[in-house]
Amino acid sequence: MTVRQNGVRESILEAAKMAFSSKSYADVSMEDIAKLANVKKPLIYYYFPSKEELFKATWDEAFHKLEDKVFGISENDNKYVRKAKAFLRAYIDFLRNDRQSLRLIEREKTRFYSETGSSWEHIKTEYDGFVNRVADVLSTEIDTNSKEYARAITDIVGSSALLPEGQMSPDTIELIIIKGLAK
Amino acid sequence: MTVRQNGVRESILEAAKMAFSSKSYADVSMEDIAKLANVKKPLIYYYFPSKEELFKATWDEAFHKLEDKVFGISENDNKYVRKAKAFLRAYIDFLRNDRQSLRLIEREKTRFYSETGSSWEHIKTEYDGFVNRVADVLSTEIDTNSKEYARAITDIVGSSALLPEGQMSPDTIELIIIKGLAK
DNA sequence: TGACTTTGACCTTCCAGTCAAAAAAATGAT
DNA sequence: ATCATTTTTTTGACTGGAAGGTCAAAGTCA
Repeated sequence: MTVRQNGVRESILEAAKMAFSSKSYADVSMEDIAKLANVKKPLIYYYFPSKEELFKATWDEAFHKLEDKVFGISENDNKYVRKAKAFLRAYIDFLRNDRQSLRLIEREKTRFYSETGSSWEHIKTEYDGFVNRVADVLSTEIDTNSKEYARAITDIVGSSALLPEGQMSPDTIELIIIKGLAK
Repeated sequence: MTVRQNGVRESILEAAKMAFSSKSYADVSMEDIAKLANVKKPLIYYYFPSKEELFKATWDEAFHKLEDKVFGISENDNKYVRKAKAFLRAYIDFLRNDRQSLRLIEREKTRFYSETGSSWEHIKTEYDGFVNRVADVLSTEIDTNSKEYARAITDIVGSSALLPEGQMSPDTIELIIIKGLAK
């Protein structure tokens, strides 16, 4: 029965995302991922050349989804506070719907920053680019050093992803952040 | 030469703290720690029964320093905002002076929350206790669910510890947080 | 001499990654 | 359609290395 002509690759990515978002990179074994994906380990190597590359692919997917969501804010939202709020709402909305992705991003971003070797440059550049774009959005009317401010905001909101599910509601987070920006 | 009659145990703890604050638990090997402490690996096992116990000892030390600092706030500081501000200043002060400890705490707290087995209960209980005490401090005049609020605050401030040094100044963080509480 | 401290050599387990061979799909000739 | 052939997908069995942990012997100090 041709139930699915089935993206095996996709189900591996899905399993990897699940694994990497609940444990850290080193704590996840290829065996774990294989089990989650209902697949034998060597098959993973058929689709991805290494654990590192699988991780990057996983991270990339999660990250691009986040970017799309956050920068989907309409450009004619010009007032600073409104922009910031819209940005945060998008972020929080993402958190609400894809907590797994955000968790993965937040957990691992500090790791690859300490990673050396040009193979990680791409991912670092991408993350920096994200922060810079946030800075652009916020810099319209803000006086403070907007780059630092942008990082602060992404980190503040991002930190919520690390909380165990159910310990703090997205609403509470939203309340706190928005309050912080409303001045 | 008896240069130091030297707490070997202490220098191992010191090395462990350095290692665990720059890499995650699984990424740090006993060999790494041994090298940092200028000691051979088996000696570590003379002072600590296992990697896990060494980690816990390290974490405990970092954590207790943080607690001491944060709860050193004078009790007769009664007004909510002043209390909160004092609390945050203590936290930030700690961050400024012992970024390593805070980084370790922030990096690993999510890990041991997913750890099972009663051997981790102690450390979980301790961290929960910390959050509860923060809640107590804040609950004097605040209406919101103070437990959640406390966790939010510790997480918001804590997230700053994960930033690579020099990317965002403690002052910037302070500004943002205080602004968030000043309402 | 005897207690404490330190170490080299070794064991075991776990895990990323390989490989050759089996299983399934696709292709194509009759 | 049917079966042989080739290509793609999947797996069992294995390897090499890294890392946690052990232990008996060596060094140190009283």
